[in-house]
Amino acid sequence: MEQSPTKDRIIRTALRLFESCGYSRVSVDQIVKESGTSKGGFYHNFTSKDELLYMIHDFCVTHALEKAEEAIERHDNAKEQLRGIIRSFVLLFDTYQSHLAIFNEESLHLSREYLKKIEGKRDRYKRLLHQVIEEGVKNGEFRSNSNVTIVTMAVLGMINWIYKWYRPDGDFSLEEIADIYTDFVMNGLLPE
Amino acid sequence: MEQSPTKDRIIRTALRLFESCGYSRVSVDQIVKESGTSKGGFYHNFTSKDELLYMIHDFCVTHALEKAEEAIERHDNAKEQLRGIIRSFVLLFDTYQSHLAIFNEESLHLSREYLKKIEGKRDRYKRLLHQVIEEGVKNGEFRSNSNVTIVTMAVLGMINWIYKWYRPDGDFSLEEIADIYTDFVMNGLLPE
DNA sequence: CCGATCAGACCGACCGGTCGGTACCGCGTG
DNA sequence: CACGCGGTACCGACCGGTCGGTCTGATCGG
Repeated sequence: MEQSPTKDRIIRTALRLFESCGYSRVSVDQIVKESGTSKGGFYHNFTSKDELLYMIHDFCVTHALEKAEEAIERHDNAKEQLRGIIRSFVLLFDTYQSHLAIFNEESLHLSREYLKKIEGKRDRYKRLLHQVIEEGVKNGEFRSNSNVTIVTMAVLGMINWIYKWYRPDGDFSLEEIADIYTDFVMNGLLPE
Repeated sequence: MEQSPTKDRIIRTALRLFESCGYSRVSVDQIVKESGTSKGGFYHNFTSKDELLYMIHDFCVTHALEKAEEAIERHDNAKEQLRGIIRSFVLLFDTYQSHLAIFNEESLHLSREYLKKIEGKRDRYKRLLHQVIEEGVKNGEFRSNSNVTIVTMAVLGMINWIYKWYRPDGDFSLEEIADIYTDFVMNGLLPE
């Protein structure tokens, strides 16, 4: 991520503004003013406001993908792989909560070409999770009557949703949330 | 919902447009043109574009709340109450998928006063679900080491997320999804 | 004829993006 | 060292167009 300091400042400012007001409510003028640069400075570093949005999207989905692939490689059974994916995804909110909030709320504003790239990576992530769960069901690690497709979406949903309610200064750390989520996904609510 | 036909047409058109382009990318002119009315007609029925957005939000959260309260009243044990809440929430996507998509993506664009009303109802919904799970843990229907707060958010997340991927003409009906979700929430992935 | 409903021209604010210009830095040359 | 030169980073006035909202009337049922 070794970028010019101005570019970095613009991105950080934009993250904050987009997260609290929404992409389309924040003008380039506002980003420029609050990041201490100028229109010229902005368009020197980005070809358009859209490209800035794309870069924010790309940061976090790329990172998430890498972490998930790592988790799969590091373990050789579905249970541990799934635990690793959940854990790495949840921990992503430590550094990327703003990114993820924007990722989940502003994807409609990406232009077609940008959207295609992002969706490609998101689908790869989805497929990864699907494969792990599927493998677990096949080899008996997971219950055989689990519906892989829907459970995959359920897990994705419960984690993606975290950006809506997690606060770094709240009652639960991301480590704790990851543990509780894993336990919930594995065991459900009913007692033995 | 007994409204003037014009108002109804405007809302239906707006739902479609907001869902596919995002609130702030759709102009009043566009809504007006596609719903076959005029600026005058629009501003006769709504005080502002914001109010239209608020009404869309209010429709679905009010409905969801009613259904959840019904489910709780109809059953006397936490397990059935939870099943009822999940089921009624999932089935909401049948008539309110557009509403829910907008509800989840465009809440940042609500003005402060509208936002407060909506958040009040959303919090009530959250508290309802929390109470049911809490009760189940207390009376032994659910595992005692379930973390109620986080599990509540997990369940909310996995259901709210449905608007991102559910398609009425897809492989799964909402009834099936509700059943799979309930089973997943109750039993998790691991076999006995 | 009165109020409800709607038509559409119009307004002023705002917004993304452009463009001509400036400041500065490293480098080769005399 | 002085000087000029090319290139990079940045500045900010400005432009064309869009948007939410207003206003003056027209239409019509009762």
